[in-house]
Amino acid sequence: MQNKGISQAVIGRLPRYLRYLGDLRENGVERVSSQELSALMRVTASQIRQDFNNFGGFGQQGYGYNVDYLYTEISKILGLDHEHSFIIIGAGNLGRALGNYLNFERRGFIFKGIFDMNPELEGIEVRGVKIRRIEELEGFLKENPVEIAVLTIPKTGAVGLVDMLVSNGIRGIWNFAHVDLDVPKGVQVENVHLSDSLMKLSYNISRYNGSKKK
Amino acid sequence: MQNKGISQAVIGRLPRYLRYLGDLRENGVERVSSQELSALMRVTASQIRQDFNNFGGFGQQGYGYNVDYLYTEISKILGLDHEHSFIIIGAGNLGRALGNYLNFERRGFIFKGIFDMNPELEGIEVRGVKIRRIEELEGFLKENPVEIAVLTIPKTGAVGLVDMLVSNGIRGIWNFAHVDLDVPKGVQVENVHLSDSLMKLSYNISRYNGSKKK
DNA sequence: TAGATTGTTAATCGATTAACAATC
DNA sequence: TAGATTGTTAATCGATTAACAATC
Repeated sequence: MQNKGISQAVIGRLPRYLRYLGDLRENGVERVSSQELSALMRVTASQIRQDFNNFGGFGQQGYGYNVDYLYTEISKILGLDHEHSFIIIGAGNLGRALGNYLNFERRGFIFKGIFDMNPELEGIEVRGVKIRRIEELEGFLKENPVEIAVLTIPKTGAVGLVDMLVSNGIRGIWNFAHVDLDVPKGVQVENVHLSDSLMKLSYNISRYNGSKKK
Repeated sequence: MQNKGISQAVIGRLPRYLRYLGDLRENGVERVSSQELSALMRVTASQIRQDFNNFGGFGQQGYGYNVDYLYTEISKILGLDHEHSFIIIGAGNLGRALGNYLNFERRGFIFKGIFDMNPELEGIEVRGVKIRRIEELEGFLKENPVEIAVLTIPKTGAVGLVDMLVSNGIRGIWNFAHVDLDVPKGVQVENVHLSDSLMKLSYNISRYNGSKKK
């Protein structure tokens, strides 16, 4: 599997393919053609074949794709064939909600710790993991290598933490703080800007209620 | 303000412009050129001018853009100049986290109700709003018109609710359920698929740790 | 006026779709 | 073998960037 220069547009579609393939697999479907998947997912069959071919041929002429095999291969591409440790920084509502979300564990994302500035939260358990004080974070990372940091703190705090996280081995930041983070090359940031998403929804509603134009 | 056929790529960038303009405004900056904004935001000045010009000229030759005016105009485009009511369906960790998030209110998104299947949650307050049973939802909507439904329930429940929501006046769905929703034309869906986002991060980390290719 | 910077057209780049030869 | 469907090249479409005339 070589993956030089695959565009993020393609990568962004892989989780959705995985979801549909997982459903098919659960329903006992063994093979699927790009045509069938196209009808199901409402994307062109051409795009499906192009997307898969970025990673080498997963199908077979005259047959289509083996669901189970394709599912496994896409999982591997997405790095879901091995575990990823993560910590959550910010034990507010959102941080605790993410800590409690069991499906991440099912995908191999292992919840290692949760930290907060507020000393009153110390010791409260989130899915079996005790909230620690933010002061302990750096020491914790030195003792326990962690791959991913989930930032669910206000933006002011987030920016100041990045350098420390990176120099203590964090490879990826799942950023819920409403700010653009500056990280060195080789460290990945995936942003989830909820308010941006809500604004897009607001735009689309307003546009439709107003001028009715598509 | 006419907005026929603006691409979602452009719309997706507007909230980020708004954020930077808000910061500039707070710092007392009165005018900004596309060149300055370009350096700040790390997008091309050309893109900035093209984006803004989709909605008519906001700037002035030789001067640039008035920060305050531009901020206001983009707010209007995004529909942030009027209020939007919303309810949350699913009072689990994520639903309650979103209910508690104060910044939405600041943007004009008004929290009207929160519903859950679990009768044990009934009456618990989330930011002053009592959790209601899902059975009350339809009646509630008939009494209280609501624009946006936030779906923070498992996917099985989500699909079955959509028709009822739409026929009771819901105009937009902010969908956190991990499923693609089918809605009639004129109803907007904005998906937040957290696990998809996490998989993208996983891909980018794995790619980098592995073959090192950019 | 001269300088600055937009608005806008033209050029480029990348992503999507169509077409079809290869092959199971 | 004949039929089906991929892998892949070519065509199209859309989005981004560059260039520059218009104008404040």
